[in-house]
Amino acid sequence: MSFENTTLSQRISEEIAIKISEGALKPGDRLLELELTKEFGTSRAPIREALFILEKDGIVERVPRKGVFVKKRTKKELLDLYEVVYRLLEIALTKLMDSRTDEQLKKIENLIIKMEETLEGNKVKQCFDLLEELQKDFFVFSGNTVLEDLYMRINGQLIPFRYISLSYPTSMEHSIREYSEIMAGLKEKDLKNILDSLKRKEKRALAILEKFVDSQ
Amino acid sequence: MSFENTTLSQRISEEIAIKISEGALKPGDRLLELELTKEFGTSRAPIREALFILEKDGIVERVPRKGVFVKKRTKKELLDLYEVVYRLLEIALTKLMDSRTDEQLKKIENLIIKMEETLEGNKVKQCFDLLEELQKDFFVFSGNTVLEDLYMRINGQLIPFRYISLSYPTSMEHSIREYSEIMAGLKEKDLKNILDSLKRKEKRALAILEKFVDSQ
DNA sequence: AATCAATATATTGTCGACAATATATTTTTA
DNA sequence: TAAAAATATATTGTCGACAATATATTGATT
Repeated sequence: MSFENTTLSQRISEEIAIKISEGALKPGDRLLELELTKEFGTSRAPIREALFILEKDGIVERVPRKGVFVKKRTKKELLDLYEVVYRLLEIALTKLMDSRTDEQLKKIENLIIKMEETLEGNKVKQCFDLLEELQKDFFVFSGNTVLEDLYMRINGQLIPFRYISLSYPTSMEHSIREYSEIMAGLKEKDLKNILDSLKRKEKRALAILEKFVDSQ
Repeated sequence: MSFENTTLSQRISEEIAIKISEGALKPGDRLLELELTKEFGTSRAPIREALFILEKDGIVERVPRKGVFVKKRTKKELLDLYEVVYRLLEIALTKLMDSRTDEQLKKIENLIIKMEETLEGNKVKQCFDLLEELQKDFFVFSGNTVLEDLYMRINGQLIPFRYISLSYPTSMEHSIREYSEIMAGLKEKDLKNILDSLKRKEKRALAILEKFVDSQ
């Protein structure tokens, strides 16, 4: 039971993360070590370490002597999470505008085109993944790895709530348009345009979140 | 060997973190599990978990099958770290300016006064701790717990480099002055003033960092 | 019947040992 | 002697078992 350069704990944590992102495990659900040992056919040691990794990623919450649970978020916390994501995006895009290379713009442009294609083909999940890649690229290209890590962390915490976005597929059209605008702004180094588009996107995201949470 | 509501792993991780912040363990140093078991008189299990906690806090880096090391940072990464801290401060202060209460201002004012006292008494370390408390309060008072967590995380990553700041005690005078300016800006809701003071503080911090890293 | 205490069960926390891997040392070979 | 191979040692990764704690169940008391 050992191959590649990853450790058992890492692989287990990734599998659990996927389950959570797919909604098989929902916020508040408990993660029982014994159950997981049976599921993965290992002892508890790597399971426990996998849970620590997931805790590091902010997906899961450990209550000492009580157990580990998929992290629950109040409405306020979700709003806070979104607010931070958009503030970080502002930072990344501001930096990116100054430093962007032609290759980077090309890569972003291609992603947008691909997104349009997947959306026409009704491949919502795929489109969403591209959208996440695009957003990640903003941070990768920003050139500040600490900022990138921070974004990955925050975005990781939204994994248990992916289905919110996925259940509003019409919003993706808007997202694509807004990203196109941002792309144009990057090209022309028009910061005001970039930030305005981003603000619109944020407002729409918050509106969806409101609608979703109220219907809970 | 069990009391309080904390777990062994947590307490061990805190003790190790203190050692790192005191410089007893320096960036790049390896953390050997066996050594730590002897030091803390436990088995390896809680040690390993303590190391996972420290990894979560970004203080320590785990290389699979190689070991765990106090996180090393390149000059670029330190600059990135500082940049992010200041961008986060901008966000927190912008929010705080709108929402601040009189009690909050009072608390901040008191901290500044205490800082001045400790500095006169040449209690550099104590002054630095107050400075950190003040900075943390900016985020606590911002009302966005996600932002607060993010700051704590980033600031935690600077723990192995605390001695940089501590070895430039004259800089604290400047810091206190700049915080006073920020305080005034918060009182009068003068965002431009706040951000300008912050920018000055950032420039000074970067200059010190440059000087420090070059002398390495 | 409801509340509390006592007991039983389930679950997490810790332990010591072995397995797998990486590092250091010695031996072999050219 | 230098490089490569073989061996030995050190270290991390995983395991199964026991200890401590939390939760659920049962029984006692009113």
